Amino acid sequence: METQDIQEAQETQETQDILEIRELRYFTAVAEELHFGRAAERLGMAQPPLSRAIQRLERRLGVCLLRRNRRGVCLTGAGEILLQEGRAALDAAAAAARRTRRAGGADGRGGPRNRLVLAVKAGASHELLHRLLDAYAAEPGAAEVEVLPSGTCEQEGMLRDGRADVALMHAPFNSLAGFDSEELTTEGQIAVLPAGHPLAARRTLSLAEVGDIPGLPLARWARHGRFPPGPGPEIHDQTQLAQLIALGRTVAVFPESARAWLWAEHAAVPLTDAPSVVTHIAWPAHSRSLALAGLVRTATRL
Amino acid sequence: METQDIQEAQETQETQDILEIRELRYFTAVAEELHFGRAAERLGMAQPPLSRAIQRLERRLGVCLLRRNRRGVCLTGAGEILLQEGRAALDAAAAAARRTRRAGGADGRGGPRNRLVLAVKAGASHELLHRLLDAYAAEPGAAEVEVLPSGTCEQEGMLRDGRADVALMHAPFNSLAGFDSEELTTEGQIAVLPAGHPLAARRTLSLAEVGDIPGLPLARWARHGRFPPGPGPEIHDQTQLAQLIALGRTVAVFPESARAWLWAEHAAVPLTDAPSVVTHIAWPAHSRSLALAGLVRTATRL
DNA sequence: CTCTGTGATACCTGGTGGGTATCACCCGGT
DNA sequence: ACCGGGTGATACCCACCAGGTATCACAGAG
Repeated sequence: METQDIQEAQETQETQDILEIRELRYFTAVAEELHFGRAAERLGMAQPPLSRAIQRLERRLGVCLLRRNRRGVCLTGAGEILLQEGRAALDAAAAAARRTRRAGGADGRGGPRNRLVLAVKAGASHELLHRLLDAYAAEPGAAEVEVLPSGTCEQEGMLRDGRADVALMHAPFNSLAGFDSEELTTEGQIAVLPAGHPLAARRTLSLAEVGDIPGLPLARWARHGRFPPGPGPEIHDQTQLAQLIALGRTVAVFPESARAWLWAEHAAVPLTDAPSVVTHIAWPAHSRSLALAGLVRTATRL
Repeated sequence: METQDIQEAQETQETQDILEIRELRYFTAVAEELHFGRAAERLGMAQPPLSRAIQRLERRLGVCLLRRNRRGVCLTGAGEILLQEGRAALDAAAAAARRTRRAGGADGRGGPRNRLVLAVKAGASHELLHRLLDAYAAEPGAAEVEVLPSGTCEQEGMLRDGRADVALMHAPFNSLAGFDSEELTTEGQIAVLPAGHPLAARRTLSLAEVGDIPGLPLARWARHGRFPPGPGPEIHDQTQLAQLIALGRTVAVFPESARAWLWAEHAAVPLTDAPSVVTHIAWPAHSRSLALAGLVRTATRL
């Protein structure tokens, strides 16, 4: 009877101290691996305490998160929700730690932080970035700006988990969901071909034409860690892609500003029907930093 | 020498398991109270362990968060950052717990959750809300929608900490920052006066005229828990305001849809220069729920 | 110069996070 | 049908740390 009361009290307790960050890390590890052993290994711990921690979490939430099958485990509906929401919470906590550390710097004094980390897709918007940094540096009281090159579409994660304070993003490739942003520039897209290819002489091309060139498959970029299916080569960095195009092995589609880094062996042909690429400056919606506001103001005035 | 190494190892450890939710709760309590004793009381614990916890947190982050003065404490720059980011992380964690519990329901099975909590400013957009609920209920496979009336401008917090899954918001009163949203309706604003007042006979009014009526000060609503300065009465709920207007003690400005709940003793006069009120449906940017998508689709089709 | 109120320190205790060893179970192979 | 490998769960133990109580150090007000 008494244990019953205790259990009920636990189940109905306020949704405050129910979820610890450590537990979220444990759960996401298990939910991603779908295997207690591997998850424990990834977490650098033994399997039994991990099992217990998950059990305790389920008991406290009063919800079944995992369905234990004979062969591994699978997520319940509630488990999928917790995985999704938990990742957001983990990002938020990591962001809090990182940004606090950065703000503290050497002494923890220093008022509002005077340093900004700007995430940019490596190699993209060179020209714009250059103008922005120059213009901002000329502002009175400008903060120091650290430019952090990021992988394809990784700026979102960097903004979410605090590795960056502000980012240049490219719609429609990046999702602006959950961030505040200002539009900066709009540009068309071009097909980048080997200079000697017959199509390189064309004044314009369509997406359909580029996607179906005999012997010249479209290059495949990783999006969120996954490569789209297709015959083309899997691209990891820009230099590799540039070389493969120059060698006549592939073709790729880029915003017009990519002309800046083309080689002599490359040819660029405007695309008529590719969606426009809109460059935004984006930042976490709750940001209140003066330095950030200054950078954004400078960017929109360029 | 060895302790030095240990300290450095702690300071440079990954920004992963550095921040626990419990510590964030402690810190925000202290940062809000600016007083260890009161904060400890609010947290339901003794003061010494709280002091130690904050010290440990500062040591782990390698950052000074609070400046201890003889009389109370004050925040450092890093402390302000942590307060701001920490609140976001606390909200995210609370949201994860709440939404998981809701998704779990009785058995934890049930696939994707089939229940939505919709936050609405109490009394606002009655007509729209009614049509939305009716239309959505008629959809095949519609989830159960729980309507959660919220205080003035409180929908944002409810969405952030998981008390609600989706909300009707009213720009420019609510900030849509950090959420995904779709625009639903736009409406002008009206001044609501006592029926007998001379100005009630006017066809239109301007904001300046309404703000400066002799003997009839503008009512003041709480925004984020604070009342704007001014001579008018402080308003807590709509009924109270309606009564004060009817009694000829105050005047207020509302979206046109407020006509729905006016009394016979009230008069409504359109405002010529008040900003339009745009009603949005908004939800957390990372939401992936099918039920939510259905509700949003229904709303935009109204 | 005390008295009051602040946060910090010392020290103790119980709960729990984590480890090792082992179990219970289901499956697949022979 | 039986056994072996691999799954997650259980039993048990230890160490650590979160939290409590008692007390200190210190500054300001009277």
